Order: sequence, then structure tokens, then C-alpha cells
Amino acid sequence: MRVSDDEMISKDCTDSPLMDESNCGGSASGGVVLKKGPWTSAEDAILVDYVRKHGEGNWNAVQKHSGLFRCGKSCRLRWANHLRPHLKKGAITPEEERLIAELHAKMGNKWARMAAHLPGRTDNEIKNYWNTRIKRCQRGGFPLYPPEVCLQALQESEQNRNSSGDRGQHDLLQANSYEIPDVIFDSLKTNQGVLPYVPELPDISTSSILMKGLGSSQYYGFVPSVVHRQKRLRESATSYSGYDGSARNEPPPFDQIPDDSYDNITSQSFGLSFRCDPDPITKNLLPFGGNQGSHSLLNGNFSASKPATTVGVKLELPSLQYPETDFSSWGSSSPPALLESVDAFIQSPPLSGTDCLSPRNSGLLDALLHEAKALSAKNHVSDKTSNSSTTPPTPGDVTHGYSLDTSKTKWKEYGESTSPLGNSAASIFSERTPVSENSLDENPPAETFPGSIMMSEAVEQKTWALDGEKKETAAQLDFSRPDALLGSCWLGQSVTYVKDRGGVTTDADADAAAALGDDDSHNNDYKPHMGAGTALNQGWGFGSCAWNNMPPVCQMSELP
DNA sequence: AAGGGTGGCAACCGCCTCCAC
DNA sequence: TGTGGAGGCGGTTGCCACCCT
Repeated sequence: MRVSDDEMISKDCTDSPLMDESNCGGSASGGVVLKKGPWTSAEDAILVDYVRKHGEGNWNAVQKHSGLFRCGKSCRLRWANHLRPHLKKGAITPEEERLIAELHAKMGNKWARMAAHLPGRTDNEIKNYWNTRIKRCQRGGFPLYPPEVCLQALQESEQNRNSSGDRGQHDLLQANSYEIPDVIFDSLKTNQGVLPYVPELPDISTSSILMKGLGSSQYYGFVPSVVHRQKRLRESATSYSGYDGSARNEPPPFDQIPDDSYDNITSQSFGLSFRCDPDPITKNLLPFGGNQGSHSLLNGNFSASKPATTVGVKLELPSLQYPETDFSSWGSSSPPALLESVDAFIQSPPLSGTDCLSPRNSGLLDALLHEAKALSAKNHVSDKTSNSSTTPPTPGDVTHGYSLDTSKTKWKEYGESTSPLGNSAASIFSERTPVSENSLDENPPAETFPGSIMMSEAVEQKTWALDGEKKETAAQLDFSRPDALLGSCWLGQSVTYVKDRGGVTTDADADAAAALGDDDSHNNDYKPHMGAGTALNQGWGFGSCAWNNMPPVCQMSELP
């Protein structure tokens, strides 16, 4: 595997394992050039000996007292990550994988805190594992979290909501210790590259979790086309290795999937309700995750280490940024307080001559408008070609008439009082603090702001959809409301049904729905289909979805 | 067999927080 | 109260081995 420490010695620091600037990089510190790079076994021995004598801490003294030419930070890291007793080496076990996923769902990128729950594992180890994992999930087209984690988070969120009551804003403002989970920002990252404006953030915990679990990944959109199919197949087979080995979560073997349905399936894995239109003309109009580099997701890609696309999206969070954005177009005359306090950095959306991106590099809004056009065209085509188009438009049918303008209008209508444009940053981030941190965290239970009412409704929608007893209410769901879309969507797979139009509906779909408690998911006539909700999940609901029309197949009126 | 791509890992960097002075 | 050092944390980079074409 890796070269041994002894080999490192010979390779890196032949003459002196402690100091050999000819081979090792170094930095001057107080006249002493400190060594950098891989540690040697000799250095390890010195450090271990030092710690044994003096204990941990005071790392800067190590160099002074031990003759080790390493900075204190380097010593601390080396000790913590490799030399500390009781470190667990070796591959992450399935149990640990599950725990990490669960912890990450609750904590976000709090590696150190996660490590505290994984004895013997270091934050660096967990971080590396996770970063690798999300790459794998991205390439394999799988959700970042296993369904059971999503479900658990959902249940916990429900409990949390029920127990948190209706404490008002005042309490929340006083209890300023709530935590903003990283998952929020991660979700924001996903979108910021596309949308200069992030509307009201709904249920922080559950939605963000489910967005990942059912629809999107934390950092990445879906970039299937850039990965060789065979590669994807291989990785797909291993992506869920950690989830108790159950085949439940695994998609059907790809070699059993017709080519023309492959993209469909993978799209659904990422919450896309668009069926891949075999028509090469309309294919280019795929709004999300399309092979042509649809920038909705590509632009939202956020790599932990390297940009996934040629267009960098450097986002420093927690922060939102809205460069050169006409905020008045969003229904507010001035940027909200939140926007003034953040310092994110967004570059222009990616441009490509081959996809449906804006032909003009004139800014995010243009790109959005252009994409909306493309979506409208796509929807139009879908309406003509899809059997389901026989269903007349209904208020809840997002297939029709959901344009960007509509979005804006609706947002104005509903969002004046509750949108972030009118809310404080706190209201945005504090709707729901992390899913019941329970014993894991000291965070107080979530509080509720007035603006959270919308999300509560969304949760209710989910609830009755799962119960299957209030179907009629489903038809009343107003998908034109961005919040409603967002709220309902993170249930996309189980809530939204479409009549099977003969297309491929994967077992993964059904399983995902079943995992969320819907026993009818295997119904012959109705297949769970990731609809508006999960499409929204692709990019926090607003970035690449809500503002860019809704998928054409979410028809709540067809709920079984 | 060679070259490129990718995964896994170790280590570094920069920022932040805490705390002593 | 301000300031600087130490430690902690998360993000990023670089290297190496492995795999695939």
C-alpha cells in the first residue's frame, strides 16, 4: 500500500531523519528551519517519547525540547492522527459508515465532533472518508445518505417539531445558542452558483437531510456524463457497501437497464422527475443533470477539493452572496440584512456552447431566465409527448404554467412577510435547528419563527401523504409556492406519484418510497416518482429548480 | 505494457476561538 | 479592554498505489 516509514526515511531524509532540507520542504521559525512533509519513524519516536514525558499540549515546546524540527501544529496533528494511543486503524466499518452518515446528517462538516462519537477515529480520517464518499456517490448517482438515515432524521424532526411547541421569536432570539448546521450551508453551496438569491430556508434539518438522502449530494450535483459508464457501474456496486449490505438500497444492475433508461434511472436517483427524452432535440433541454452539462447542477457543484467543473464556485460559508444582483427584482428594495453580512463569492454560471445555457454571459439572472425558457420549452415538449399530459392543469399541477415569472409573482405573494428579504438572517437559519441533536449535542430544541409556518405546512403535507388518508389535500397543494415546493419535495420519492407511463420505474424508486413508509409503492399503476420535490432537492429547491420551472410530472391529483 | 484517471491518505494552510497577560 | 500566542478545526493540496483503457 503506502510506503513504510522506513522507506520514507530513505526517500525523503536520507541522511538525517530529523532534518534534511535538501529533500524536505521547510519553513523558518526563529532561525530554525522547520521540516515539512511526511513524518519519519524517527520523528515519530521522538514525538512519542516527548509526549510520554511531558504529556499532550504545549506543542510548540516540542521543537525546543526534543530537537524535533517540526512546528507545534505539525506535532499536534501527527500525534492526534497517527501516534495517539487507541487509534483505530484500518478501513471504516459498515457500522461506522452508518454512524458517520447519521452524524453528518445531523452535524454537517463537524469532523471533530463526529470523531468524538467514533472512538479511535480521527477527524481527518472521517473527513477524508466522507470526501471520498461524496465523490463516489456523485459518480454513482446515489444519494449521500442511506434511506434509513433520511427516515430517521425525518422521524426525529417530527418529534422535535412536536415537542418544540410554539415558542416565539423572542425566546429564540434570547437563546442565541442554536446551531446552524453545516448542511444548510452545504445546501446553499449547491445553489449559489446558480442563483444569486436564496429565499427562505425551510426546515433546516430534515429537509436538508432528505435533500441529500433522496435527492442531492452535499457538494455535488449530478454529473453522470463525465464519468465513463463502466466506471460508474463499478462504483455503483460499491457505493452502498456500508449500508448493512442490504441490496435494498442498491439500484438494479445497470447491465439490465436499457440504454435509454439509464439516464432516467440515474436522474431519478438524484431526484429528477424528468424522464430522459430519447428525442435528441429535447435531450438538450434537460433542465437538471442532463448530459449536456446543464448548468443547474454543474454550477452548483461544490467540490471539497477540486472544482467539478471548469467554472470555479468558491464559496465561503456561512455566507450568501449576491453580486450584481438586482434585488428589487426579488421583491425587495434592498438587500436584506443577511445579505449585507455575508461574504460569499460567486462566479458567473458556467457557459458552454453546447448546452442550453444562456447565450449571453451577462450574469446570473440572464442565465436563470434562459434556463427558464429552456425549461418551458422542455415542458412544452413533454406535455405533447407524455401520456400524462391528458391531465388538465390544476392548481397543484406544476407541469403547467410554472414559469420564472410565476415564481416571482408567487414569491411576492407569499414571501413578502416571510421571505429572507423581509427576515433577519436568524429567521432564515433558525427555522429548525439540526435534527434533534439529542445526546449528541447541546443545542437547544429548535425554535420557530413566524416564517416557519410555511414549512410546517410542508411537513404536514408529507405526513398526510405518507398516511395516504388525505389525498384530497394533496391536490390542494399549491406548488406555485416556493416554500410549498420545497417543503413537499424532500419527500419527493414517496409523496409524488405519477402514473406509470410505461417508462422505466426502478426498484430503487420503489424501495426508496417503501423506505419512507409507503407500501403502495409497488403498485402496478402508480409508481413512486421523484417529482417536484426531489427535483427541488437538486439544488436547495430554489437555485436550480423552483426558479426554473418545475418538473412536468408532479401531479398530485394522481395520488393513488 | 504504458499512460491516464481515480481513490486513499497524510500533511499543510488559513482562519477562528480561547485564554493569559 | 486590547493583544498575542496556542490550540483547534475545516478546507485544500500533494503524493502514491491501483485500476482501467
